[in-house]
Amino acid sequence: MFEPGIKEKIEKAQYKLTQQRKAVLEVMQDKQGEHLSAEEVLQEARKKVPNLGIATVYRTLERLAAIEVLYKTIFEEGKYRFELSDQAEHQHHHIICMACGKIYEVDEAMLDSLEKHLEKEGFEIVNHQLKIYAYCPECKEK
Amino acid sequence: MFEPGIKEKIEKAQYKLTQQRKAVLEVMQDKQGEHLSAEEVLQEARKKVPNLGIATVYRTLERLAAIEVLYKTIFEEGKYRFELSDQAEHQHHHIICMACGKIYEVDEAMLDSLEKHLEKEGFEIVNHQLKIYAYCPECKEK
DNA sequence: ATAAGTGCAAAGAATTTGCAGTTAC
DNA sequence: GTAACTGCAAATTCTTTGCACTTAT
Repeated sequence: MFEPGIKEKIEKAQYKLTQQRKAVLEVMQDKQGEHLSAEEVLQEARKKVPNLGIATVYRTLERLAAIEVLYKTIFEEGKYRFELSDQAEHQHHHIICMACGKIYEVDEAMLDSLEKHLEKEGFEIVNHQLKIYAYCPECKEK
Repeated sequence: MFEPGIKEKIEKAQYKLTQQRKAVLEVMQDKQGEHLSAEEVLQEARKKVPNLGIATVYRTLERLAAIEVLYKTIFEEGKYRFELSDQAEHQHHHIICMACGKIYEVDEAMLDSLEKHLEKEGFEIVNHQLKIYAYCPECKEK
């Protein structure tokens, strides 16, 4: 029913597997590879649980991201988006088409000669932005 | 008064150089290298124009970003931040400390052996995220 | 002179929270 | 049985907009 690892993470975290959470998880699995906003998840999940509330969706997504079942991120449009995180160590490199908004995943190994590679594949790179989450030298000491 | 290029960009765009815009620009120059939210700009700029309104700050930041005097971005905290963009071709690589939230700039040339370099400098990298803005092959054709 | 810009307050959009009722374990 | 979860509506936070007044050119 759920992909390997998911049920274990939920049990370990002692989350109750409610109808609502099942619906959200199923949506995230069905839409694997897509980056969904809370509103988009709500629309899909309501097909299974019609009177599902948006607050529940937000709470569920937040909780699932906390145990790394989902990955939460934000793009320049200004709202949070979620995707199923298939591997714990999944690094997130996104290519956002400036025309259609489609989001492509970039493989970690490609990072080095990335732009050349992508241009060979037909992308026209306009800009890129790297965000590194780390502890800075001062904070690391403490 | 203003850094080279700024006044030219404003004249070219035919923006009026009002007291409010001057104040915002001065703040951005004084805080060069920092990433300021609209609210933070307001607080600083009110030292010069006490009854400055937040709407004017938003409008000013938006307009200055449109002509690339400022660079607008968003971090995981979920609100927009602005910085003075010193070069047109400035690529933005940010290191965000997970403890103190301080934002460091990463030099473009460092991208390749980036992590090793940073770890040598004392950062502890937790995760990183690359966002590439581009036209995808399908959209490029049109 | 006049088109553009401003401040205020109201409206919008995304997200969070309080609370009484419901459900998984 | 009970602690956790839910839906609803109200509250928050960030940002945008309408409008009458003001200002830079």
